[in-house]
Amino acid sequence: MKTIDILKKLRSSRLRPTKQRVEIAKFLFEREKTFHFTVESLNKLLTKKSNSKIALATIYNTVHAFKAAGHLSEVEVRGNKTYFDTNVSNHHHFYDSETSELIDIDANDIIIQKLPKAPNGKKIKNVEVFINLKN
Amino acid sequence: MKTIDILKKLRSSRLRPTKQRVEIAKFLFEREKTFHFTVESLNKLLTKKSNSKIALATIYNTVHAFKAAGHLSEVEVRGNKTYFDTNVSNHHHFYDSETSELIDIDANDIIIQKLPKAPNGKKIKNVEVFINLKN
DNA sequence: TTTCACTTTAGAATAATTATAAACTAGATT
DNA sequence: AATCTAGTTTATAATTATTCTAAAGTGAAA
Repeated sequence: MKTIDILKKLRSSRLRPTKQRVEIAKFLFEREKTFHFTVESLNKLLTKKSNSKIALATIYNTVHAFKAAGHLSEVEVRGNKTYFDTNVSNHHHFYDSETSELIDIDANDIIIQKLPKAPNGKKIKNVEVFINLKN
Repeated sequence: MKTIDILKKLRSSRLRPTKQRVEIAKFLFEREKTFHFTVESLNKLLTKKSNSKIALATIYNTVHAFKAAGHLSEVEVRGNKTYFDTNVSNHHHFYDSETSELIDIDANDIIIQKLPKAPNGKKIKNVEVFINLKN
């Protein structure tokens, strides 16, 4: 994703393209593959990459703002880790607890034949399939 | 589940049936339906029920010991809540974020027709389906 | 360029969980 | 039954993840 598109992405979601947001957005979205990270890991990677330190609170704010705008999705796994995913399309996940690694699964690679009805008065918002791995 | 069975359950998993463990186990397992709870909610319920206060750390220890012994399973949902489930059979969940309520889905009520292959060198440990609800 | 609502920031506050170390106890040993 | 000991509980401290606060900074509209 190009810098100009990053700026568009921010503006289109009413997020002022501040220095910090642009830096974080470039880091997250200027890549081919989808990227999974925690706030902690993102903070470390950003610190390593550039010499300008972004406050941890800003990283929290920004990641949540991106999530609210639909630019990131959130995935939770065993052990209280919260990952964010630059892939916001409908998809599923492998989780390798040995390496704490999340791997995307395309929505088309899982077909569910039978699904229960939602409880009375409720509707199904979405279905997440989580495949835990072992060696 | 009867008290004598609770004692058996504890002994069979090499957990000494201390006063606290028996009290917690009776509270959790002497019921018909499966029960979902967080450590916090369990603590409140136990405090309300009996007048003998069990230390919060003991509740953490005990719940994790029960989980390690296979008497409880753990379910994580959006928003960093960790629920425990007295139903340890293979099953799935509805999650109602309006009410923060978890509802069990029998394993037979979901049939998955197509599943991706596990990444190289890995095997599938288990598949969890999580159905998020809306109104 | 001035203005102001939105942002960032450092640090404090909060919440959930785990660690610590002393006191306690179930159950084996005597 | 009294003694012993590894396992357990407890209060409290420590840790970790996240959010709050309020002051300083800044994009962009006028």
